Amino acid sequence: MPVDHVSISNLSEHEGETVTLKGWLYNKRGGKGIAFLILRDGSGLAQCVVNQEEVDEASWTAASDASQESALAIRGSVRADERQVGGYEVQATSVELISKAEDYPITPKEHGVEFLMNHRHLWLRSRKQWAVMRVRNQIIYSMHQFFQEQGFVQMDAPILTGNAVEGTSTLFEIDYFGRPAYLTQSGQLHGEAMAMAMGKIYTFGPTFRAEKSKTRRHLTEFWMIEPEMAFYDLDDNMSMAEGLLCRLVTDVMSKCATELEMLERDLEPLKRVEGPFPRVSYDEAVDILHSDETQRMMDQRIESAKEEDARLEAELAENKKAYGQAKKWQKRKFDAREIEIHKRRNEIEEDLRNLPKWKESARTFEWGTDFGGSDETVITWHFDRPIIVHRFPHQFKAFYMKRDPEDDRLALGMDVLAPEGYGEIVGGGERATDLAFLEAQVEAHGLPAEVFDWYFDLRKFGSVPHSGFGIGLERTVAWICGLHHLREAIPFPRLLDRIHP
RNA sequence: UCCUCGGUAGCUCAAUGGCAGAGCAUGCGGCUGUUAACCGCAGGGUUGUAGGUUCGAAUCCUACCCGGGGAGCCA
Repeated sequence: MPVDHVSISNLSEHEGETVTLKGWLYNKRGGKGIAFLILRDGSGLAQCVVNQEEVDEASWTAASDASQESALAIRGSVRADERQVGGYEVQATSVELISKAEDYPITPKEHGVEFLMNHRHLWLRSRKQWAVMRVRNQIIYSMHQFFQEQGFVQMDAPILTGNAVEGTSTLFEIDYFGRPAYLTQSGQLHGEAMAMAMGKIYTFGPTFRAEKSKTRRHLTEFWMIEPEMAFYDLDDNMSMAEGLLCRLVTDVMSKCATELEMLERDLEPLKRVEGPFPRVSYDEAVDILHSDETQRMMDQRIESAKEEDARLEAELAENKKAYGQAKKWQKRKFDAREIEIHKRRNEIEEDLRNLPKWKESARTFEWGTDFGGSDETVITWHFDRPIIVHRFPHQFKAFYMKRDPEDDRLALGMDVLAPEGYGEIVGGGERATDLAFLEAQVEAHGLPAEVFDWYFDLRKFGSVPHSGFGIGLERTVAWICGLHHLREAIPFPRLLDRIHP
């Protein structure tokens, strides 16, 4: 632990003392004989005031020369100041320029997605990204706590696998000493083996999908947590997922209040995340899609989108009229607002293109098929908190799912759908226990039986009811943070056509 | 693979067939309490690439390249 400097996050413990801060220059303002250096050290931001008359010449030169993201060591006295970020300010007595930064590309102004993604290694230093990563960290920490407190053992499933588990999705193939191998798309089957050894386990690791999905809800590499519990049935499984999500949201709201504020996250939907989550069977979900209520809801959404568009158009025209006589700083505000309006109107335009299709898709939805992205979203619009959809037709579910003893057409699967359009963040179910059934399923799915020999052993030696689920870390982070896109929920996103930096 | 929107200064954008511009960033100057500080001056351009239409193209047409969003696909 370093003893020669303090963290900005700990400034409150040093009020009135003289301390040294080490970090990077976030932004600078100043006048003749005075400079305001906003220092960033990873734990927070702090304004350091450098008064030319109160520091030596070298310090003043260092403060004057320091450019954005230059590394600095600043010594000074700590005092409380409510106006400042973090509530404290440092009156500098000396400034040392550790390393001068040249032409930092990310300015404290607006940037486009492509530019920011190309500079992801630097973008991570920005306030919003800092907040997201802190929330991600809290979610990871809370997940471990949640499971560890209940006696789960964390175990790791292999990342390299010799076969495509479910046969359906596209995997990344690699050369494994001359043989084909694949990057895992799920640790679930190995998780079952580990649960039979330890009772309750969870895996925490990266997962890979080679699908050519180019949407805000997909990454090619993402992190998934997969608990697997022996002697847990579908209901137990749903309660476990519900308990986990409630814990995550509660912890983030209490421990990351500052971060959520920086992200301008609307807290109302998060406050409503309390058990019990509505349990909606697939049959009920289909009824919801077919309902008149859904049709009315879609019409209403189309109407309100049109109204909002008209409002924005009017505002745009009004701003244009006022623009001529506006002061310079007002003009800048108008410019910023204009960009915002354009962006929002593009979104609305897209909604207006999509909503009628979604409405039609809901009305004509056929029992026995899987929900499309829009169907999921439409279903969640009927509720004010996450919902659990369960008991799906087995056709589109994995071979290892247990059948519903009360209706053989159904598999005991469950998905948790997050509200606010975030969709599926958890997927899982109760696993089949009968060896003969599993062998038949493997054959019916056209999968090679020989690679499942070890999996079948789990049913030969003390087969028990068990279930589990997978929760996508980035989707959870994106939902809780209210992010527009999964790419901001992971430090270095891997997307179709993007593997750098 | 398909649909859709876009590519103009380092960055964000404007210029709707007629002189390529603004703000930010950078450099210099001014200002002793700034909060995306402010004020003044300066440098900065193969308008994604190739071709075509036109007296004249950032703007229209064709092809290609790159990116955003969506569909398909996807525990």
